[in-house]
Amino acid sequence: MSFLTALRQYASKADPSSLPTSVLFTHTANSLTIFDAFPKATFHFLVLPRARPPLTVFELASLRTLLKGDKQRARQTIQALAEDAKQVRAMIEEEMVSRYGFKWEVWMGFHAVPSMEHLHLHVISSDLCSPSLKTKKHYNSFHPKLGFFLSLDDVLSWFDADPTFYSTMSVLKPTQYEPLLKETLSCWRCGRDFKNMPTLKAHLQEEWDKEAEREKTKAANKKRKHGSENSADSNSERDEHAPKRLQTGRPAPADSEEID
DNA sequence: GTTCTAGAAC
DNA sequence: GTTCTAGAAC
Repeated sequence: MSFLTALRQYASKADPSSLPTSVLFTHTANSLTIFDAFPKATFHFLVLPRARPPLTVFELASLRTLLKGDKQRARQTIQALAEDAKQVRAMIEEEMVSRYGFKWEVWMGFHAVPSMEHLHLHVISSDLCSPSLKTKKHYNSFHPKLGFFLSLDDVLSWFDADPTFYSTMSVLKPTQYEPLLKETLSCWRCGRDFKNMPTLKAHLQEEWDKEAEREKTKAANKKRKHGSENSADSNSERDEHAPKRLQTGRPAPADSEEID
């Protein structure tokens, strides 16, 4: 199966539960959520609107095609995606707490210029620490301040803005956004610039480690203040048992080939 | 989207 | 000499 149409195939399934468990995370009447095949952070999912009447695969091809069509239908489609994405985010946060002892930001948004067909909302943890995050393009496509990653809330706000603003933003012209992917690598947290990916990745890991330290200390202090000292050491590794399948290290594909 | 690899950067 | 990027092929 070609990567170009894989998402569309998933979204067109009458019964999403027939998809391999290595692909499908959850589904609702309106959406299905899949594991990103090449997660760019510890947690990374794609929420796809299902192609069900009156929605067609054509208008769901991308954010651009959806916004070009009927405005109210576009708004409802994205609002429905948002509802389901919030549920996914809640599950991620539960897993963050149970597995890491604290929770951190989860971003929800669209790439201004997608590389796969069929609208997909990224739900991704802000650590951006992952072996699959390899190139400048990968990193810049999720940088929350660069402009290529369009946050869900921003996109929803377009519907309530001046109609001319909505029209302008809806164009989503590739030539306007693609140059952003080539911009200098800079840390989204501290703004520091980096010459190459290996040094940026080492820095992102350090930033996340620092955040983990801060958050765990905060949690420990809160516990002390409230006088309950009985719980387990929050710094301990708790890796062993069955990483819940929600985690990025998802189960091996059940059948031979992974579908991209 | 990824993989592969030539040649740029160090 | 090694590391890293970026363009072609898929």
